Amino acid sequence: MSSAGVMPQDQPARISGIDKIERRRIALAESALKTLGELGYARTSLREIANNSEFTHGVVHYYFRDKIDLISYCVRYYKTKCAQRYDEVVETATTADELGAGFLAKMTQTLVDETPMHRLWYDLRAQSMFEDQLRADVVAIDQLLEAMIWRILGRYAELVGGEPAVDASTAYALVDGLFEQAVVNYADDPAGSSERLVQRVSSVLPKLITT
Amino acid sequence: MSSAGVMPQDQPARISGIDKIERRRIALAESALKTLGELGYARTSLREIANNSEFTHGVVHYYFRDKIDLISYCVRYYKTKCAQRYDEVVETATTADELGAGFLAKMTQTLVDETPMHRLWYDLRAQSMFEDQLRADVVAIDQLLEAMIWRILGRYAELVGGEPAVDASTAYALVDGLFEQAVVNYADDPAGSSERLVQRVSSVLPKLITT
DNA sequence: GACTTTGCTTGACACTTGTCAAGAAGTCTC
DNA sequence: GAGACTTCTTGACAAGTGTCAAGCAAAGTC
Repeated sequence: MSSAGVMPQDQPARISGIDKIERRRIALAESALKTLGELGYARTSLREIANNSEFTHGVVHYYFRDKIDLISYCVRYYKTKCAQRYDEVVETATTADELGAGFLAKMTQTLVDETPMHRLWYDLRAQSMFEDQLRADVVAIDQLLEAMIWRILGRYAELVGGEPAVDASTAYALVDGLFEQAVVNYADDPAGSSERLVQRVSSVLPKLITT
Repeated sequence: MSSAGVMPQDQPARISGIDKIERRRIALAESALKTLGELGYARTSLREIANNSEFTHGVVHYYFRDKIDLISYCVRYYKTKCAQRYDEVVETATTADELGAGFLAKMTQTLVDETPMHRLWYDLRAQSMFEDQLRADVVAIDQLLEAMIWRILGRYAELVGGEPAVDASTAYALVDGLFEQAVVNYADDPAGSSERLVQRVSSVLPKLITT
Protein backbone atom coordinates (compact mmCIF):
# COMPACT_ATOMS: atom_id res chain seq x y z
CA MET A 1 0.00 0.00 0.00
CA SER A 2 2.76 2.52 0.88
CA SER A 3 6.51 2.64 0.32
CA ALA A 4 7.11 4.94 3.27
CA GLY A 5 9.83 3.89 5.68
CA VAL A 6 11.87 2.10 3.04
CA MET A 7 14.19 4.98 2.12
CA PRO A 8 17.37 5.37 4.17
CA GLN A 9 17.71 8.53 6.18
CA ASP A 10 20.51 10.00 4.03
CA GLN A 11 17.92 11.14 1.53
CA PRO A 12 15.64 13.28 3.68
CA ALA A 13 14.47 15.42 0.76
CA ARG A 14 13.20 12.48 -1.24
CA ILE A 15 11.53 11.00 1.81
CA SER A 16 9.54 14.11 2.47
CA GLY A 17 8.84 14.27 -1.28
CA ILE A 18 7.35 10.80 -1.33
CA ASP A 19 5.56 11.50 1.88
CA LYS A 20 4.10 14.63 0.35
CA ILE A 21 2.73 12.67 -2.58
CA GLU A 22 1.31 10.09 -0.23
CA ARG A 23 -0.19 12.80 1.96
CA ARG A 24 -1.88 14.38 -1.04
CA ARG A 25 -3.27 11.03 -2.09
CA ILE A 26 -4.59 10.52 1.40
CA ALA A 27 -6.10 14.00 1.47
CA LEU A 28 -7.83 13.33 -1.84
CA ALA A 29 -8.95 9.91 -0.65
CA GLU A 30 -10.47 11.43 2.45
CA SER A 31 -12.35 14.02 0.41
CA ALA A 32 -13.45 11.25 -1.92
CA LEU A 33 -14.63 9.07 0.94
CA LYS A 34 -16.57 11.97 2.39
CA THR A 35 -18.30 12.59 -0.93
CA LEU A 36 -18.85 8.90 -1.64
CA GLY A 37 -20.33 8.42 1.81
CA GLU A 38 -22.83 11.19 1.21
CA LEU A 39 -23.78 10.54 -2.39
CA GLY A 40 -22.94 6.90 -3.02
CA TYR A 41 -20.86 5.47 -5.82
CA ALA A 42 -23.33 6.09 -8.65
CA ARG A 43 -23.74 9.80 -7.99
CA THR A 44 -20.17 10.76 -7.12
CA SER A 45 -18.15 12.57 -9.80
CA LEU A 46 -14.50 13.56 -9.76
CA ARG A 47 -15.47 17.23 -9.86
CA GLU A 48 -17.68 16.79 -6.83
CA ILE A 49 -14.83 15.09 -5.00
CA ALA A 50 -12.49 17.95 -5.92
CA ASN A 51 -15.09 20.49 -4.79
CA ASN A 52 -15.09 18.85 -1.37
CA SER A 53 -11.31 19.11 -1.23
CA GLU A 54 -8.89 22.01 -1.30
CA PHE A 55 -7.95 21.26 -4.92
CA THR A 56 -9.45 21.59 -8.37
CA HIS A 57 -10.73 18.77 -10.49
CA GLY A 58 -7.63 18.36 -12.66
CA VAL A 59 -5.37 17.43 -9.78
CA VAL A 60 -7.00 14.04 -9.42
CA HIS A 61 -5.23 12.80 -12.54
CA TYR A 62 -1.93 14.01 -11.22
CA TYR A 63 -2.15 11.62 -8.30
CA PHE A 64 -4.36 8.87 -9.69
CA ARG A 65 -4.44 7.15 -13.05
CA ASP A 66 -8.19 7.34 -13.36
CA LYS A 67 -11.41 7.32 -11.38
CA ILE A 68 -11.37 3.65 -10.53
CA ASP A 69 -7.77 3.95 -9.35
CA LEU A 70 -8.82 6.66 -6.90
CA ILE A 71 -11.79 4.72 -5.61
CA SER A 72 -9.75 1.57 -5.30
CA TYR A 73 -7.20 3.54 -3.29
CA CYS A 74 -10.02 4.88 -1.12
CA VAL A 75 -11.22 1.37 -0.38
CA ARG A 76 -7.73 0.22 0.57
CA TYR A 77 -7.23 3.30 2.72
CA TYR A 78 -10.56 2.79 4.39
CA LYS A 79 -9.80 -0.77 5.36
CA THR A 80 -6.79 0.25 7.41
CA LYS A 81 -9.07 2.25 9.65
CA CYS A 82 -11.88 -0.14 10.36
CA ALA A 83 -10.80 -3.71 10.95
CA GLN A 84 -9.04 -3.28 14.27
CA ARG A 85 -11.97 -1.48 15.79
CA TYR A 86 -12.73 -4.17 18.35
CA ASP A 87 -9.23 -5.35 19.10
CA GLU A 88 -8.89 -3.36 22.29
CA VAL A 89 -12.14 -4.76 23.63
CA VAL A 90 -11.04 -8.29 22.78
CA GLU A 91 -7.74 -7.83 24.57
CA THR A 92 -8.95 -6.13 27.72
CA ALA A 93 -12.18 -7.99 28.43
CA THR A 94 -11.87 -10.56 31.21
CA THR A 95 -15.39 -11.99 31.19
CA ALA A 96 -17.79 -12.99 28.45
CA ASP A 97 -20.31 -10.37 29.54
CA GLU A 98 -17.68 -7.67 29.49
CA LEU A 99 -16.59 -8.69 26.00
CA GLY A 100 -20.17 -8.78 24.79
CA ALA A 101 -21.00 -5.40 26.26
CA GLY A 102 -17.82 -3.80 24.93
CA PHE A 103 -18.37 -5.28 21.48
CA LEU A 104 -21.98 -4.11 21.32
CA ALA A 105 -21.07 -0.65 22.58
CA LYS A 106 -18.38 -0.18 19.94
CA MET A 107 -20.67 -1.63 17.30
CA THR A 108 -23.49 0.82 17.90
CA GLN A 109 -21.00 3.63 18.28
CA THR A 110 -19.56 3.03 14.82
CA LEU A 111 -23.04 2.57 13.41
CA VAL A 112 -23.97 6.02 14.70
CA ASP A 113 -20.69 7.86 14.20
CA GLU A 114 -19.78 6.49 10.81
CA THR A 115 -23.08 5.77 9.12
CA PRO A 116 -21.99 7.22 5.76
CA MET A 117 -18.89 5.00 5.70
CA HIS A 118 -20.93 1.87 6.36
CA ARG A 119 -23.47 2.86 3.73
CA LEU A 120 -20.61 3.32 1.31
CA TRP A 121 -19.13 -0.04 2.19
CA TYR A 122 -22.31 -1.89 1.35
CA ASP A 123 -22.67 0.17 -1.80
CA LEU A 124 -19.13 -0.61 -2.92
CA ARG A 125 -19.52 -4.28 -2.16
CA ALA A 126 -22.55 -4.30 -4.42
CA GLN A 127 -20.63 -2.38 -7.09
CA SER A 128 -17.85 -4.96 -6.94
CA MET A 129 -20.30 -7.49 -8.37
CA PHE A 130 -20.47 -5.41 -11.56
CA GLU A 131 -17.03 -3.75 -11.66
CA ASP A 132 -14.23 -6.30 -11.79
CA GLN A 133 -11.58 -3.77 -10.81
CA LEU A 134 -13.15 -3.42 -7.37
CA ARG A 135 -13.39 -7.15 -6.67
CA ALA A 136 -9.94 -7.76 -5.23
CA ASP A 137 -10.07 -4.83 -2.81
CA VAL A 138 -13.53 -5.71 -1.62
CA VAL A 139 -12.59 -9.34 -1.07
CA ALA A 140 -9.57 -8.23 0.95
CA ILE A 141 -11.70 -6.09 3.25
CA ASP A 142 -14.27 -8.84 3.63
CA GLN A 143 -11.49 -11.12 4.81
CA LEU A 144 -10.26 -8.54 7.31
CA LEU A 145 -13.75 -8.13 8.70
CA GLU A 146 -14.26 -11.87 8.84
CA ALA A 147 -11.03 -12.27 10.81
CA MET A 148 -12.13 -9.47 13.13
CA ILE A 149 -15.43 -11.19 13.90
CA TRP A 150 -13.62 -14.48 14.31
CA ARG A 151 -11.27 -13.03 16.92
CA ILE A 152 -14.25 -11.75 18.87
CA LEU A 153 -16.17 -14.99 18.67
CA GLY A 154 -13.10 -17.07 19.52
CA ARG A 155 -12.32 -15.01 22.58
CA TYR A 156 -15.97 -15.02 23.56
CA ALA A 157 -16.06 -18.81 23.38
CA GLU A 158 -12.87 -18.99 25.38
CA LEU A 159 -14.25 -16.78 28.14
CA VAL A 160 -17.49 -18.69 28.26
CA GLY A 161 -15.62 -21.98 28.29
CA GLY A 162 -16.85 -23.35 24.99
CA GLU A 163 -16.10 -23.55 21.27
CA PRO A 164 -17.41 -21.64 18.26
CA ALA A 165 -20.21 -23.66 16.70
CA VAL A 166 -19.78 -22.18 13.23
CA ASP A 167 -16.79 -21.40 11.02
CA ALA A 168 -15.39 -17.91 10.53
CA SER A 169 -17.17 -17.15 7.24
CA THR A 170 -20.53 -18.23 8.60
CA ALA A 171 -20.13 -16.16 11.73
CA TYR A 172 -19.15 -13.13 9.66
CA ALA A 173 -22.08 -13.54 7.26
CA LEU A 174 -24.54 -13.76 10.16
CA VAL A 175 -23.24 -10.75 12.07
CA ASP A 176 -22.86 -8.81 8.84
CA GLY A 177 -26.46 -9.57 7.94
CA LEU A 178 -27.60 -8.07 11.22
CA PHE A 179 -25.32 -5.06 10.85
CA GLU A 180 -26.33 -4.35 7.25
CA GLN A 181 -29.96 -4.48 8.26
CA ALA A 182 -29.23 -1.89 10.93
CA VAL A 183 -27.38 0.35 8.47
CA VAL A 184 -30.15 0.16 5.88
CA ASN A 185 -32.82 0.96 8.46
CA TYR A 186 -30.75 3.60 10.22
CA ALA A 187 -32.06 6.55 8.21
CA ASP A 188 -35.68 5.71 9.02
CA ASP A 189 -35.16 5.17 12.74
CA PRO A 190 -31.66 5.77 14.13
CA ALA A 191 -32.35 5.09 17.78
CA GLY A 192 -34.52 2.05 17.22
CA SER A 193 -32.12 0.69 14.67
CA SER A 194 -29.13 0.58 17.00
CA GLU A 195 -31.29 -0.62 19.88
CA ARG A 196 -32.57 -3.56 17.84
CA LEU A 197 -29.05 -4.31 16.64
CA VAL A 198 -27.84 -4.66 20.21
CA GLN A 199 -30.71 -6.88 21.16
CA ARG A 200 -30.38 -9.08 18.10
CA VAL A 201 -26.65 -9.54 18.20
CA SER A 202 -26.71 -10.37 21.89
CA SER A 203 -29.47 -12.90 21.33
CA VAL A 204 -27.62 -14.54 18.45
CA LEU A 205 -24.06 -14.58 19.80
CA PRO A 206 -24.68 -17.29 22.43
CA LYS A 207 -26.21 -19.53 19.77
CA LEU A 208 -22.90 -19.55 17.91
CA ILE A 209 -21.10 -21.20 20.84
CA THR A 210 -21.24 -24.82 21.99
CA THR A 211 -20.46 -25.31 25.68
CA MET B 1 -49.85 -2.52 -8.49
CA SER B 2 -52.19 -3.24 -11.40
CA SER B 3 -55.77 -2.22 -12.09
CA ALA B 4 -56.41 -5.22 -14.32
CA GLY B 5 -59.55 -7.17 -13.55
CA VAL B 6 -61.36 -4.18 -12.11
CA MET B 7 -63.16 -3.04 -15.26
CA PRO B 8 -66.54 -4.63 -15.99
CA GLN B 9 -66.80 -6.71 -19.14
CA ASP B 10 -69.05 -4.24 -20.96
CA GLN B 11 -66.02 -2.10 -21.82
CA PRO B 12 -63.82 -4.60 -23.65
CA ALA B 13 -62.07 -1.94 -25.72
CA ARG B 14 -60.89 0.04 -22.71
CA ILE B 15 -59.79 -3.11 -20.95
CA SER B 16 -57.56 -4.18 -23.81
CA GLY B 17 -56.32 -0.59 -24.06
CA ILE B 18 -55.29 -0.47 -20.43
CA ASP B 19 -53.91 -3.95 -20.70
CA LYS B 20 -51.84 -2.89 -23.66
CA ILE B 21 -50.33 -0.01 -21.74
CA GLU B 22 -49.65 -2.30 -18.83
CA ARG B 23 -48.16 -4.90 -21.12
CA ARG B 24 -45.82 -2.32 -22.63
CA ARG B 25 -44.76 -1.19 -19.19
CA ILE B 26 -44.08 -4.78 -18.25
CA ALA B 27 -42.14 -5.39 -21.45
CA LEU B 28 -40.03 -2.30 -20.76
CA ALA B 29 -39.60 -3.32 -17.13
CA GLU B 30 -38.37 -6.74 -18.17
CA SER B 31 -35.86 -5.25 -20.58
CA ALA B 32 -34.80 -2.85 -17.86
CA LEU B 33 -34.39 -5.63 -15.31
CA LYS B 34 -32.32 -7.62 -17.77
CA THR B 35 -30.03 -4.64 -18.38
CA LEU B 36 -29.88 -3.68 -14.71
CA GLY B 37 -29.04 -7.22 -13.74
CA GLU B 38 -26.13 -7.27 -16.15
CA LEU B 39 -24.74 -3.79 -15.63
CA GLY B 40 -25.94 -2.70 -12.21
CA TYR B 41 -27.74 0.50 -11.33
CA ALA B 42 -24.80 2.88 -11.79
CA ARG B 43 -23.99 1.81 -15.33
CA THR B 44 -27.49 1.37 -16.73
CA SER B 45 -28.81 4.13 -19.02
CA LEU B 46 -32.25 4.50 -20.55
CA ARG B 47 -30.76 4.13 -24.02
CA GLU B 48 -29.15 0.85 -23.05
CA ILE B 49 -32.46 -0.37 -21.67
CA ALA B 50 -34.20 0.60 -24.91
CA ASN B 51 -31.48 -1.15 -26.93
CA ASN B 52 -32.25 -4.35 -25.07
CA SER B 53 -35.92 -3.96 -25.87
CA GLU B 54 -37.89 -3.81 -29.11
CA PHE B 55 -38.34 -0.04 -28.78
CA THR B 56 -36.30 3.11 -29.15
CA HIS B 57 -35.09 5.27 -26.33
CA GLY B 58 -37.84 7.88 -26.57
CA VAL B 59 -40.64 5.46 -25.78
CA VAL B 60 -39.56 5.19 -22.17
CA HIS B 61 -40.93 8.65 -21.45
CA TYR B 62 -44.21 7.73 -23.02
CA TYR B 63 -44.81 5.03 -20.42
CA PHE B 64 -42.82 6.34 -17.48
CA ARG B 65 -42.44 9.80 -16.02
CA ASP B 66 -38.69 9.54 -15.65
CA LYS B 67 -35.88 7.15 -15.01
CA ILE B 68 -36.56 6.65 -11.33
CA ASP B 69 -40.22 5.98 -12.09
CA LEU B 70 -39.19 3.15 -14.42
CA ILE B 71 -36.76 1.65 -11.96
CA SER B 72 -39.24 1.93 -9.13
CA TYR B 73 -41.78 0.14 -11.31
CA CYS B 74 -39.18 -2.54 -12.04
CA VAL B 75 -38.59 -3.10 -8.35
CA ARG B 76 -42.31 -3.45 -7.66
CA TYR B 77 -42.71 -5.80 -10.62
CA TYR B 78 -39.76 -7.85 -9.49
CA LYS B 79 -41.14 -8.37 -6.02
CA THR B 80 -44.26 -10.06 -7.32
CA LYS B 81 -42.10 -12.79 -8.79
CA CYS B 82 -39.75 -13.63 -5.96
CA ALA B 83 -41.39 -13.75 -2.57
CA GLN B 84 -43.56 -16.83 -2.99
CA ARG B 85 -40.67 -18.93 -4.23
CA TYR B 86 -40.68 -21.29 -1.28
CA ASP B 87 -44.39 -21.43 -0.57
CA GLU B 88 -44.93 -24.73 -2.35
CA VAL B 89 -42.13 -26.35 -0.36
CA VAL B 90 -43.58 -25.03 2.88
CA GLU B 91 -47.01 -26.38 2.07
CA THR B 92 -46.05 -29.82 0.81
CA ALA B 93 -43.25 -30.78 3.19
CA THR B 94 -44.34 -33.25 5.88
CA THR B 95 -41.08 -33.58 7.81
CA ALA B 96 -38.46 -31.09 8.95
CA ASP B 97 -35.80 -32.76 6.85
CA GLU B 98 -38.00 -32.61 3.78
CA LEU B 99 -38.68 -28.93 4.36
CA GLY B 100 -35.01 -28.19 4.90
CA ALA B 101 -33.94 -30.11 1.80
CA GLY B 102 -36.63 -28.48 -0.35
CA PHE B 103 -35.78 -25.03 0.94
CA LEU B 104 -32.07 -25.48 0.30
CA ALA B 105 -32.67 -26.93 -3.15
CA LYS B 106 -34.84 -23.99 -4.21
CA MET B 107 -32.41 -21.58 -2.63
CA THR B 108 -29.39 -22.79 -4.58
CA GLN B 109 -31.51 -23.08 -7.69
CA THR B 110 -32.49 -19.43 -7.58
CA LEU B 111 -28.92 -18.49 -6.70
CA VAL B 112 -27.73 -20.19 -9.87
CA ASP B 113 -30.62 -19.45 -12.22
CA GLU B 114 -31.20 -15.83 -11.25
CA THR B 115 -27.83 -14.56 -10.17
CA PRO B 116 -28.19 -11.22 -12.01
CA MET B 117 -31.50 -10.53 -10.30
CA HIS B 118 -30.03 -11.17 -6.87
CA ARG B 119 -27.02 -9.01 -7.65
CA LEU B 120 -29.40 -6.28 -8.72
CA TRP B 121 -31.44 -6.61 -5.57
CA TYR B 122 -28.45 -6.06 -3.32
CA ASP B 123 -27.34 -3.20 -5.54
CA LEU B 124 -30.74 -1.53 -5.39
CA ARG B 125 -31.00 -1.97 -1.65
CA ALA B 126 -27.67 -0.16 -1.35
CA GLN B 127 -28.88 2.55 -3.73
CA SER B 128 -31.98 3.04 -1.60
CA MET B 129 -29.72 4.35 1.16
CA PHE B 130 -28.79 7.27 -1.11
CA GLU B 131 -31.90 7.69 -3.26
CA ASP B 132 -34.98 8.44 -1.19
CA GLN B 133 -37.38 7.61 -4.01
CA LEU B 134 -36.31 3.97 -3.85
CA ARG B 135 -36.70 3.59 -0.10
CA ALA B 136 -40.38 2.70 0.10
CA ASP B 137 -40.23 0.01 -2.58
CA VAL B 138 -37.11 -1.56 -1.10
CA VAL B 139 -38.63 -1.62 2.37
CA ALA B 140 -41.74 -3.31 0.98
CA ILE B 141 -39.70 -6.07 -0.64
CA ASP B 142 -37.63 -6.53 2.49
CA GLN B 143 -40.84 -7.10 4.41
CA LEU B 144 -42.06 -9.64 1.87
CA LEU B 145 -38.79 -11.53 2.09
CA GLU B 146 -38.83 -11.38 5.85
CA ALA B 147 -42.35 -12.83 5.92
CA MET B 148 -41.23 -15.53 3.51
CA ILE B 149 -38.35 -16.59 5.74
CA TRP B 150 -40.64 -16.43 8.75
CA ARG B 151 -43.13 -18.82 7.15
CA ILE B 152 -40.33 -21.28 6.49
CA LEU B 153 -38.87 -21.03 9.97
CA GLY B 154 -42.29 -21.25 11.60
CA ARG B 155 -43.22 -24.37 9.69
CA TYR B 156 -39.80 -25.84 10.32
CA ALA B 157 -40.20 -25.29 14.05
CA GLU B 158 -43.65 -26.81 13.90
CA LEU B 159 -42.41 -29.93 12.13
CA VAL B 160 -39.50 -30.31 14.52
CA GLY B 161 -41.80 -29.77 17.48
CA GLY B 162 -40.28 -26.55 18.78
CA GLU B 163 -40.50 -22.77 18.58
CA PRO B 164 -38.52 -20.17 16.66
CA ALA B 165 -35.82 -18.81 18.97
CA VAL B 166 -35.52 -15.47 17.18
CA ASP B 167 -38.00 -12.95 15.79
CA ALA B 168 -38.81 -12.61 12.10
CA SER B 169 -36.47 -9.69 11.39
CA THR B 170 -33.54 -11.38 13.06
CA ALA B 171 -34.12 -14.61 11.18
CA TYR B 172 -34.34 -12.74 7.91
CA ALA B 173 -31.18 -10.73 8.58
CA LEU B 174 -29.23 -13.90 9.37
CA VAL B 175 -30.38 -15.90 6.36
CA ASP B 176 -30.01 -12.86 4.15
CA GLY B 177 -26.45 -12.38 5.35
CA LEU B 178 -25.61 -15.91 4.31
CA PHE B 179 -27.36 -15.52 0.98
CA GLU B 180 -25.74 -12.19 0.16
CA GLN B 181 -22.34 -13.67 0.90
CA ALA B 182 -23.12 -16.45 -1.55
CA VAL B 183 -24.26 -13.98 -4.23
CA VAL B 184 -21.18 -11.79 -3.82
CA ASN B 185 -18.85 -14.78 -4.03
CA TYR B 186 -20.77 -16.49 -6.80
CA ALA B 187 -18.78 -14.98 -9.65
CA ASP B 188 -15.47 -16.21 -8.23
CA ASP B 189 -16.61 -19.75 -7.50
CA PRO B 190 -20.16 -20.67 -8.49
CA ALA B 191 -20.13 -24.31 -7.46
CA GLY B 192 -18.32 -23.75 -4.17
CA SER B 193 -20.49 -20.78 -3.39
CA SER B 194 -23.77 -22.68 -3.55
CA GLU B 195 -22.25 -25.68 -1.83
CA ARG B 196 -21.10 -23.57 1.11
CA LEU B 197 -24.47 -21.82 1.23
CA VAL B 198 -26.25 -25.15 1.66
CA GLN B 199 -23.86 -26.27 4.33
CA ARG B 200 -24.06 -22.98 6.22
CA VAL B 201 -27.79 -22.54 6.13
CA SER B 202 -28.37 -26.11 7.22
CA SER B 203 -25.94 -25.68 10.10
CA VAL B 204 -27.56 -22.43 11.22
CA LEU B 205 -31.25 -23.27 10.82
CA PRO B 206 -31.41 -25.70 13.79
CA LYS B 207 -29.84 -23.07 16.02
CA LEU B 208 -32.80 -20.77 15.39
CA ILE B 209 -35.23 -23.26 16.96
CA THR B 210 -35.74 -24.09 20.64
CA THR B 211 -37.11 -27.55 21.29
C1' DG C 1 20.05 34.15 -10.92
C1' DA C 2 18.98 31.10 -14.78
C1' DC C 3 17.20 26.41 -15.27
C1' DT C 4 14.78 22.40 -14.13
C1' DT C 5 11.45 19.91 -11.67
C1' DT C 6 7.30 19.49 -9.25
C1' DG C 7 2.51 20.71 -8.12
C1' DC C 8 -1.50 22.56 -9.44
C1' DT C 9 -5.07 25.29 -12.39
C1' DT C 10 -7.52 26.13 -16.34
C1' DG C 11 -9.89 25.18 -20.23
C1' DA C 12 -11.00 22.21 -23.59
C1' DC C 13 -12.20 17.50 -25.82
C1' DA C 14 -15.26 13.82 -26.89
C1' DC C 15 -18.78 11.42 -25.09
C1' DT C 16 -22.91 10.03 -22.41
C1' DT C 17 -26.75 11.23 -19.85
C1' DG C 18 -31.99 12.28 -19.00
C1' DT C 19 -35.45 14.75 -21.08
C1' DC C 20 -38.59 16.44 -24.33
C1' DA C 21 -40.80 18.23 -28.57
C1' DA C 22 -42.10 17.57 -33.36
C1' DG C 23 -43.93 14.70 -36.21
C1' DA C 24 -44.47 10.08 -38.65
C1' DA C 25 -47.05 5.73 -38.56
C1' DG C 26 -50.55 3.14 -37.08
C1' DT C 27 -55.38 2.35 -35.19
C1' DC C 28 -59.92 3.39 -34.37
C1' DT C 29 -64.41 5.86 -35.06
C1' DC C 30 -68.03 7.68 -37.57
C1' DG D 1 -62.07 7.31 -46.33
C1' DA D 2 -61.54 11.69 -43.50
C1' DG D 3 -60.48 12.95 -38.92
C1' DA D 4 -59.04 11.99 -34.31
C1' DC D 5 -56.58 9.59 -31.22
C1' DT D 6 -52.81 6.51 -29.80
C1' DT D 7 -48.26 4.88 -30.22
C1' DC D 8 -43.71 5.24 -31.45
C1' DT D 9 -39.37 7.33 -33.81
C1' DT D 10 -36.24 10.72 -34.54
C1' DG D 11 -33.44 14.35 -33.53
C1' DA D 12 -32.16 17.76 -30.67
C1' DC D 13 -31.12 20.15 -26.06
C1' DA D 14 -28.54 21.26 -21.98
C1' DA D 15 -26.05 19.42 -18.48
C1' DG D 16 -22.67 16.55 -16.74
C1' DT D 17 -18.99 13.04 -17.30
C1' DG D 18 -13.85 11.29 -17.38
C1' DT D 19 -9.78 12.58 -19.40
C1' DC D 20 -5.95 15.21 -20.77
C1' DA D 21 -2.84 18.83 -22.54
C1' DA D 22 -1.03 23.44 -22.09
C1' DG D 23 0.71 26.43 -19.08
C1' DC D 24 1.36 29.01 -14.65
C1' DA D 25 3.69 29.28 -10.19
C1' DA D 26 6.44 27.84 -6.65
C1' DA D 27 10.40 24.99 -5.00
C1' DG D 28 14.55 23.02 -5.64
C1' DT D 29 19.17 22.67 -8.06
C1' DC D 30 23.43 24.09 -9.95
